[in-house]
Amino acid sequence: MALCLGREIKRIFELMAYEKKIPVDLDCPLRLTMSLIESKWKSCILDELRDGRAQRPSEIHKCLPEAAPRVLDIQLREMVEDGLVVKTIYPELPPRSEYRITDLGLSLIPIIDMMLKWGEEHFEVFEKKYGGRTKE
Amino acid sequence: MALCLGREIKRIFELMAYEKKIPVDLDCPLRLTMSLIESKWKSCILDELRDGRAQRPSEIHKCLPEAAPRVLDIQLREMVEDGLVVKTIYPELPPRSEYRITDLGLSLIPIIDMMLKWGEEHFEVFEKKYGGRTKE
DNA sequence: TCATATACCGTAAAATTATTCGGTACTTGA
DNA sequence: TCAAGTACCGAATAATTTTACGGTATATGA
Repeated sequence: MALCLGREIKRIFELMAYEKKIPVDLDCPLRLTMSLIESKWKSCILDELRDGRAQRPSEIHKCLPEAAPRVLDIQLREMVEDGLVVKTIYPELPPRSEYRITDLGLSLIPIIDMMLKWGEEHFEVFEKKYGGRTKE
Repeated sequence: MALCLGREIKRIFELMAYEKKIPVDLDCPLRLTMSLIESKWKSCILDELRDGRAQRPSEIHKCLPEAAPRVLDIQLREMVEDGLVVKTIYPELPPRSEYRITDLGLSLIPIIDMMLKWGEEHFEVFEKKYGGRTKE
């Protein structure tokens, strides 16, 4: 019982620390922007939502099948906190919710576009360079 | 003795896997570009070397004092492998080496610039939003 | 009735990334 | 002689991120 209580207290402190932690990097403007999108799937999520259409979690997952649903869930929650997307929850059963890109999120799309274009232009070079290697 | 050998063999296999592993993400153009610069300090290193001047590791570290020299060392080596920078080693004592941005690295600068600009434009919003929180 | 789908969450493990520390070898300046 | 600087590397640890798995609750269609 005492041990469980200790674990609970530890957990509460972790939660408090988590709540208080700065989720972005305010050290410099470049790091700020990077820290908002550098997680593996965030740039892809922004690209998915770019047309302004609200999408359900399962739709987003269908477009990014390589990402585990739990990861998308977590990264979408962070993006909501950062103000890049908004979430609408419909009190229905079975449950339904939707994510829509915000103006702040849209303002990142030109950057996403440039990265997309750069990647397309240099894809063959890197495929030739690293294509022979195993993925993992 | 047998245990040590086992560990050595494991290490060799790890090294072989490491050598063969694709260091970038070829799943999609966006992920490719991101994977080249998403490590914490790579975008800052590119920004540091943008003027085309060759810089010594210690100079780069002076400009990015928050990054541990070992980390810069590793990330610079990866950037050399990816072709974003080149390294020149002078066979002198005490040792001297220099890193210079390549044309491929320079082609990423417009993206870095947009992120820099975006970060400057939205800095106050995020500082107001998260400024009250502790950093760690 | 049973599988499927929906969104979500907790836990734990795996994988990756970042950091610290100590050591090499040599020079220069105090 | 001793500290400091120079570049670099190995090893271990810390921190973070990503993933897998199982469970909640309810509806639908076979």
